[in-house]
Amino acid sequence: MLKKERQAYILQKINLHNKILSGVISEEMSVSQDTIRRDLAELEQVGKVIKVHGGAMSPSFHYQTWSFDDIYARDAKKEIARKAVTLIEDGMVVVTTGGTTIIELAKVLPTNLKATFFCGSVPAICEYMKHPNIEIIVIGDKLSKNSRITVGHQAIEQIRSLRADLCFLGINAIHPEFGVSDNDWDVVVLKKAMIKSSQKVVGLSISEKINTIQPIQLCPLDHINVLVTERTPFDPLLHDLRKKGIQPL
Amino acid sequence: MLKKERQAYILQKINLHNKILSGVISEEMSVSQDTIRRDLAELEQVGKVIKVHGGAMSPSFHYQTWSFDDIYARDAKKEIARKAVTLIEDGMVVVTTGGTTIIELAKVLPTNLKATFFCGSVPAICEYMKHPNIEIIVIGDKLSKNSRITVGHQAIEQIRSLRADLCFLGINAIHPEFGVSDNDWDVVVLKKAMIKSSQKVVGLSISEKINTIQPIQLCPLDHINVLVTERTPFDPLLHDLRKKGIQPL
DNA sequence: CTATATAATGCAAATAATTGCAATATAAGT
DNA sequence: ACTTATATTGCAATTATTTGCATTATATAG
Repeated sequence: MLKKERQAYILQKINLHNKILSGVISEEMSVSQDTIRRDLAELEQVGKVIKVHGGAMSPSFHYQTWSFDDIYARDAKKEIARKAVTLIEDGMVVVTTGGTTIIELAKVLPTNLKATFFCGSVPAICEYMKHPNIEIIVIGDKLSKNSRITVGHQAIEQIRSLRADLCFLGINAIHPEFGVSDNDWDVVVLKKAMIKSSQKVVGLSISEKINTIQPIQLCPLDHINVLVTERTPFDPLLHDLRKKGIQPL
Repeated sequence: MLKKERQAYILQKINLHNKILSGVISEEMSVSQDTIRRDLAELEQVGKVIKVHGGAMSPSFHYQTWSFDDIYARDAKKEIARKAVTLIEDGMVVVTTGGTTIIELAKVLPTNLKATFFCGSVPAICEYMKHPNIEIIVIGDKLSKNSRITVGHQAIEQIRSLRADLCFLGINAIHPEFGVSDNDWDVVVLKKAMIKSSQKVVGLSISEKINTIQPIQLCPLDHINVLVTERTPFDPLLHDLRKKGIQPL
């Protein structure tokens, strides 16, 4: 077998699986690992692969995973925000959680929209502040450094004494069986209160989080009225959720 | 599993959920926590994550910066902040108003200072958030767009139920006869409550505001214990105020 | 303060990479 | 075809990396 053939084979494998192990390839082609390593060295010179301990990876994969300068899946979140914002009508009282998706929502609010927003997330509030016609009610309490959102009894009380038309819920994990789940107890308690205080609950979730589970259950699926993702409403990924009564947007 | 794969997985998790716990990840991938910690250390080196006790979080969460570019008399305010910060001791409960001087104060807080800050000013809270050891209690209520501070009955109630060691008061006008005055009714009510709830009241004011009057009286001079300006304590400008019992710093 | 959990450090075992060297294969020129 | 020069390959010894464990230090929570 010629060297070029071998290298072509290696490239094909890498394009297929994004990575290879020197050991596996050397066995598959019954040559020594040294040979494979030398091939990889050459291919790296030309920029076709990236060598790592134990094998090599696709440079595109490498690039992809290592160059988030920005918010993860920002485009998807922008798309979600664009769709979600259509649900807000003038004069509504809206309560929102925090999270990067909510921030994108805050950024695309129409400037002429007149509404009242209840929110305990500092970054979200900062965005809301930029809109001239929006009234902001800050939910006050201890500020959780992790989530940059206020949590605690006082916050819960404040939410309880509120009847919102709409609740925008940043969703961390949603699953057809286990419903909506999250990983921070304080935040879960807060979100529960928000759901209870709202007529209509809108979940915002990038599709990646669909069919995933987090340690703490927030609510069963039927508490969520509308789920906004970057996919179209009839995407097969949403099929199970739609069957369970979720209305995708 | 390759090291880079693991790190890519960690990054994805962090981008999805904003934080991870070393223990959880190490179980998910069945490697030791040491390995995860070392991965996190590497990722931190490259600035991809921020290590915290027990795991790591997304850096975009940590370094959200605010640019208040055109602050009037910033140098004077910086000097005031430097002096004022010496009054805070470990373990104190501090309540502060908003305003650019308070923001400068927030910026010069020693990183090792452990204290609790009550505050309703969004920009100030953003600054406080950058300090790892400070506990922040957000005073919640309607957000005044002008002053970017929460005002209203709920805020007053929250302040009333509080006993602070120290109150840092951004001062808009101070006069030997008319005392401290301001121009926003909501803010005045709020500051009054803060004064009442604090052992010691520290006014922060650039010298330019000394001997000026604003429409609404906030309090007589004797409610202010210490006045911090950019001048030295024995500056002639402060003479009248000192004679009235104010202690300049 | 005390108890518990987490972090940092040094060490040892396992695995992988590198290098020099010898054997073999390939190519080129006569 | 024969010889020589060059390239490729496998092997062994050396070196570097990675990983887990034990120990000690540090931080967090009650």
